Amino acid sequence: MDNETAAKRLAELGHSTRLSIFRYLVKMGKEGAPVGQIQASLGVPDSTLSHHIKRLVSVGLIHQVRESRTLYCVPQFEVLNELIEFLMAECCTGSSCMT
Amino acid sequence: MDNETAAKRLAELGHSTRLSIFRYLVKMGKEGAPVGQIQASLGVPDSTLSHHIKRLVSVGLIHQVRESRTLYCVPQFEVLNELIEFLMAECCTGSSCMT
DNA sequence: ATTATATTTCGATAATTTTAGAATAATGGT
DNA sequence: ACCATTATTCTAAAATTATCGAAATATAAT
Repeated sequence: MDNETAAKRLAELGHSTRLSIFRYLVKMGKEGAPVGQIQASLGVPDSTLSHHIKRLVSVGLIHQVRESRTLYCVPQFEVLNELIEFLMAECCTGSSCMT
Repeated sequence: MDNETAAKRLAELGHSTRLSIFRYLVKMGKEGAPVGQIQASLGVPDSTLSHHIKRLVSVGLIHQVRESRTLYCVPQFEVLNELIEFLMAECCTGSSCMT
């Protein structure tokens, strides 16, 4: 993951509503949750919620899978893990920390 | 860490210049680096750099320690770790992932 | 076909963020 | 005191983001 991509992903997580959405999905696990369930859970207006979900999708932090009328939002754990690793990358390699 | 605080911190990391600054400091380890060294390394104009550093300081991701004329920026690893833990908190507790 | 459910798009306003030049401040060496 | 170094503040314009009601779209059940 490059700096630009990581920054975009972090920026999307850096909004309290979007962070709540993402954390809710993390909590729900690998199957994620339908938009409607997130709506009921967080109480965000439909259009606002849709906007934020779209942004999370746009940077790959979640995927969406349709199952008839229900649209599931699925957290991408692998992307999250890569992001976390990126934050710690090369930690202390430029210093004498480790000695 | 609460949702609001975490979102603010992630938002500060969610900017490519600030992310570069922070990662540079992570690389430099627990002693951090002087503002001037960051400037020389990243090539960001003084005023812009100062602005971004101020924001990182404002959310606790880095601290500053003066040593005569030189102002060291020190990454707060503990805050970073708490932030990362927060992102994974309660992972899958609302699902049957683990069974 | 009609109705119900689920979600998105549009649109307009308000608020915040980003950028960097110029001016200012703080520190220490000579 | 003076000068060089280090870093911050001021300022203002440009760009981006947030919000949500209302209208529109898509899908499936009756």
